[in-house]
Amino acid sequence: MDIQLKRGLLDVCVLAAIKDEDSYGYKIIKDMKPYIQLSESTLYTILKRLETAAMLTVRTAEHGGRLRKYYRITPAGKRRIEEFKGEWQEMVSIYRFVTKEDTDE
Amino acid sequence: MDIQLKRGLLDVCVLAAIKDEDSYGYKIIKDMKPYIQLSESTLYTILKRLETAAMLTVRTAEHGGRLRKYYRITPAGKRRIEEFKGEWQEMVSIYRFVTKEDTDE
DNA sequence: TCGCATACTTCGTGTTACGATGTATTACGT
DNA sequence: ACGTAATACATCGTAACACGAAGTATGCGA
Repeated sequence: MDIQLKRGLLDVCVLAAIKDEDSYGYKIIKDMKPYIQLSESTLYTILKRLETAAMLTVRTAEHGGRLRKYYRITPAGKRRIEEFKGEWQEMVSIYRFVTKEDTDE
Repeated sequence: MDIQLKRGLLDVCVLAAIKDEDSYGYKIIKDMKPYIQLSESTLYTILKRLETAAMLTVRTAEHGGRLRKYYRITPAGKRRIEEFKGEWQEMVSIYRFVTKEDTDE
């Protein structure tokens, strides 16, 4: 999939990946993989950005003798997902503009 | 609309704006305005990029004593639009991932 | 013990959308 | 005649961003 097309989707996808239960980096990548692929460096950049924007909170916990960072969505993060639903409608209208046939043909 | 979300749409929108008949910068901006807004500097960057990618050709013509650059879509440009339709299906599946409700709620 | 999966981090780079600014001509109102 | 807006295209610098590459470290199975 085209990188540019992915850009607007990535942040909101990561939020969606943690919206039902807390998750951590590696798991987020695996959960998203069937829908959208991203590298580790990209994910951690996004997580940092979303944390700065207060759309998620981070908690470090031990798991199997190893440290994991668990991410939890905040109300602001959930609002972002709702906002995206509205933007999606705009996208749909753009899609129709792009694909609409000329009346002559 | 979120800038990131626009990114993947812009190129293909410009192609859509010229796909039925040749057009020029100012007109393209006005035609796209109801769906997606972009500045002149952005448009001319995109037009240059699409020309380099051989998705459109340019022709300079006089109009009302003033020079205008008319842009015409190429077969490669039309293929790009078709390709976008496929990518859109991926977008739809991502949208569903983002908005799907937890089965418990 | 060797390699693989897990898990997170940092750095440099190329693409890109945009605002600011500039140039020039036409059209229109007063 | 004169000023202002609209038309039309161009360039420059900047900041956001996704990514590959590389690094660090641990647990686990063959």
